[in-house]
Amino acid sequence: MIDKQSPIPIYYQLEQYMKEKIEKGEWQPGEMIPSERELAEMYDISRMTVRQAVNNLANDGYLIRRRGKGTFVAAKKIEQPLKGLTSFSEDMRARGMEPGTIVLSFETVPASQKLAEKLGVTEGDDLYEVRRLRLADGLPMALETLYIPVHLVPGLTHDVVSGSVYEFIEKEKGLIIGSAVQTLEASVARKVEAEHLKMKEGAPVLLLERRTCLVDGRPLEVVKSVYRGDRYKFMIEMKRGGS
Amino acid sequence: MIDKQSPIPIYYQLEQYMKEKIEKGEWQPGEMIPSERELAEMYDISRMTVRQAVNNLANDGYLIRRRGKGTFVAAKKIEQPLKGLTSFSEDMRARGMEPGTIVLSFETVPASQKLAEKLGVTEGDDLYEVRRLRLADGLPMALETLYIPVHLVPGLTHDVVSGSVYEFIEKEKGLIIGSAVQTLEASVARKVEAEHLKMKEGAPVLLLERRTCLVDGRPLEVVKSVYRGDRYKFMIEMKRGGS
DNA sequence: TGTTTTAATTGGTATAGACAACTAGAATAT
DNA sequence: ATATTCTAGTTGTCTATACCAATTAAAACA
Repeated sequence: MIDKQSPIPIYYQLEQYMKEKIEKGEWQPGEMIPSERELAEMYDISRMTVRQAVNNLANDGYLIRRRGKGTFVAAKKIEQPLKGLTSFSEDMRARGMEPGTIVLSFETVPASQKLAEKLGVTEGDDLYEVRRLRLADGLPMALETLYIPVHLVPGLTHDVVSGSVYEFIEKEKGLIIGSAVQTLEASVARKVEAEHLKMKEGAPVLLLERRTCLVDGRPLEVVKSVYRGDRYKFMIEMKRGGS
Repeated sequence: MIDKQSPIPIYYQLEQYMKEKIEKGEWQPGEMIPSERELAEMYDISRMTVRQAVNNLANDGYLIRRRGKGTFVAAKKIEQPLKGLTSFSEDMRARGMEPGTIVLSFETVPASQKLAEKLGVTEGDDLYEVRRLRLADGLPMALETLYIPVHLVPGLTHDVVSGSVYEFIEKEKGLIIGSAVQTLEASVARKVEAEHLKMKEGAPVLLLERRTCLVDGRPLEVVKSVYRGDRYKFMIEMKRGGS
């Protein structure tokens, strides 16, 4: 299986070999793969070499590593490699600004009829409701309200929501985000929004609503954001492909 | 700079330190950073630890490694491609409404400095300027101003612009549209816009600017649109792919 | 003067080993 | 029964070393 004399690097041979196992379904999504030490012994190579192979596959989204538990096969990928899912923090940093967050509230609420429909739960089910003020270079940029079904991400804490929720969901929970539908519309700031965003009532704002789903299709969250119209421009790049 | 006693991993400390240098511009794009061996000696850490930091930044697109040459600061990131190139007509039909067009003006104007830059022509070059009121089910939806270099699409007529310009460009001229960059921002209607769109001055509007390029990369057109904030919602769908 | 060789420097691959942080279950004490 | 502690197994971090492969520039040579 592994040819040490080959000019092809060992880590790369192992990487391809494991990738094949995943793509052929020999290793099923969610299944734990042999531990690093096992793999190292199995092929009589160094554990660090194994790590290089595993790390590459983890970076590519094929595997998910969990300290103390093991390494697991990730859920299947979606065919079309279309990126563009960015968090507020990434977005701001890409614009050359330093992102910040102030958590305004964090509680559990019963799902309204509308939210239940969007999140694929039954009315009255528990949802986390997080309201955050997002800052850019210390100045208010957006007011954000986020809803996540409790049963999907149990253990969400005030600490977590003051940082990156996506990171928590992906790294700690091992859930993989697959797609999102986003709508943008223009509106004017209402009183509460104006107060938080430090702008005049009636000033233009950009309303953004995003519904994020996991790779298996289950809705994960609904985020409603109010961006300052004078400070925020939404940009997208489109390329014509097939279909 | 590096605190070996800190619970924060050394590679991570180094990673953040280097990232900061890049983001602050202390290390300029294209510049070569110290070699791995130099960094290792500089901070009295192992070269493998340096490699972990450098690799992470390289994977994130901050650095570019070149065997035998060195490691260099990457140019700034490019936006990710998204699908969704649609014309106003397609967009409206997809929403179940009948599109319509009223041509307000159609003339040839010299390129301003800003437009010339966006369209890759020299200041003063001839541009078509088309102003159209776009209707949905007979009601005003958007006010649109469109600029196209004359030399790219000679023979554009009033008749053509009262229909689909894209269709003319693709079918009659044989030019193929490849990509577009679009920005959206919230604003309020000014007097003339309010009059055409039949809304009150100061009502919310969505400003949309799109620059379209041909497959060979030449800029084709710049469109600036003002959409009624109460009637129009912009929607995009994003999917995450791998690698 | 032009060409080839050599040496030095760079990142790339690989090893062996050590300890830390974390997890889950087993063993133990209360 | 119920906590508590222990233990084995996992990934994470880090070191020190060695050699390979690509590149470049200086040195040697024709």
